[in-house]
Amino acid sequence: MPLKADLDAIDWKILRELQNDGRMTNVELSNRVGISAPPCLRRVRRLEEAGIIRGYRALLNAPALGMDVVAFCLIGLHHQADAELKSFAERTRGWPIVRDAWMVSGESDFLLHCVASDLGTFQTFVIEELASAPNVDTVRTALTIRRVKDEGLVAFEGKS
Amino acid sequence: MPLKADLDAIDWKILRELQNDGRMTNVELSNRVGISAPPCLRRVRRLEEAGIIRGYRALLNAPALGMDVVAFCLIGLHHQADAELKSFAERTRGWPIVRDAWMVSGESDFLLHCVASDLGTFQTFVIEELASAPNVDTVRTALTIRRVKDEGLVAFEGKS
DNA sequence: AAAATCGCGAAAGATTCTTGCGCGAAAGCC
DNA sequence: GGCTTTCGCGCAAGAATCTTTCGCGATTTT
Repeated sequence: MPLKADLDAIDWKILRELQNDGRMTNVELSNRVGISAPPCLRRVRRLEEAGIIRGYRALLNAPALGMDVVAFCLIGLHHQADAELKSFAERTRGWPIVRDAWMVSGESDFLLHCVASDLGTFQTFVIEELASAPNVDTVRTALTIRRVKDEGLVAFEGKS
Repeated sequence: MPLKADLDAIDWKILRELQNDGRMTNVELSNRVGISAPPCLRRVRRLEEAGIIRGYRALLNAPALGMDVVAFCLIGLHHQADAELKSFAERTRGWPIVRDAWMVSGESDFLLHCVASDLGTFQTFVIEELASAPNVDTVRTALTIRRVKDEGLVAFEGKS
């Protein structure tokens, strides 16, 4: 499994291009990174198999689909033993409103990225599901007003 | 431009499939949603042009690329006039460490999703860039321990 | 009931994907 | 130094896919 050190400048270019447009054809990609199509495809496959490319995703426009509420919730638990952290983590996977979830350190124990169709649905979720889940101590919510920046997970400063 | 009401069950299936695998071929996609390839491609194009599909992205494995620190920062500003919110929003776009940013309501004004190669880099960023940026009042950070859930932005409960 | 609208699916040509193979450059070894 | 091995690129060809065109049937409109 190739590590970071095995990636050359062309690999970084490939990652940057696919992070910007994951549906680009291999021919187009090969032109952009400056090699021909076959070795380009081989590099992409290698990056996928190495787990460096975790997958591909269409980015959806939540408001256009009737999802008007995007919010983040910071959750503090009463007890932070390993079993209890795992238990809460598992619970987040059963909540469709929760789209991503992170275990964090700091003032809270979990950060949840939530999407709901309307404020009522979200509030009901917070009160009846989240805050009343076992072991939940504090729930702080931040409703999003608008997205201000939206790049991929990884930056490519000076990697080309 | 089609609105939510114009989407039928097949469109929802297409969105779900492409959110799970944005690089699926159109033939594969058409098989999964139960129509032939040409109308399937037309539907995808329509969803793209309508802005319902905002784009496609390869998901990268940050730790494998030497990005060991993922954190969230909650920022409170001194003054929340429109010009000052816009000014800070613009500033986030110049910070490569900040990958996504949201303007939020609640205890804080902005939430930043940050990725850095190591803790030192991140701390330097927080102290020398973030906390010392104009108009910044409070900075609360939450270092992520691990990702617990990672779905797309939109859920499809009962939409198929 | 006739006409218009709409989306599906078959067919075909263009493009792309994918594999196998030969070549040249760089690294390792005697 | 010179030989061998290794590695990745790019050409070429067959398979698969993409994309457009066109006719059909179903639903809606008039």
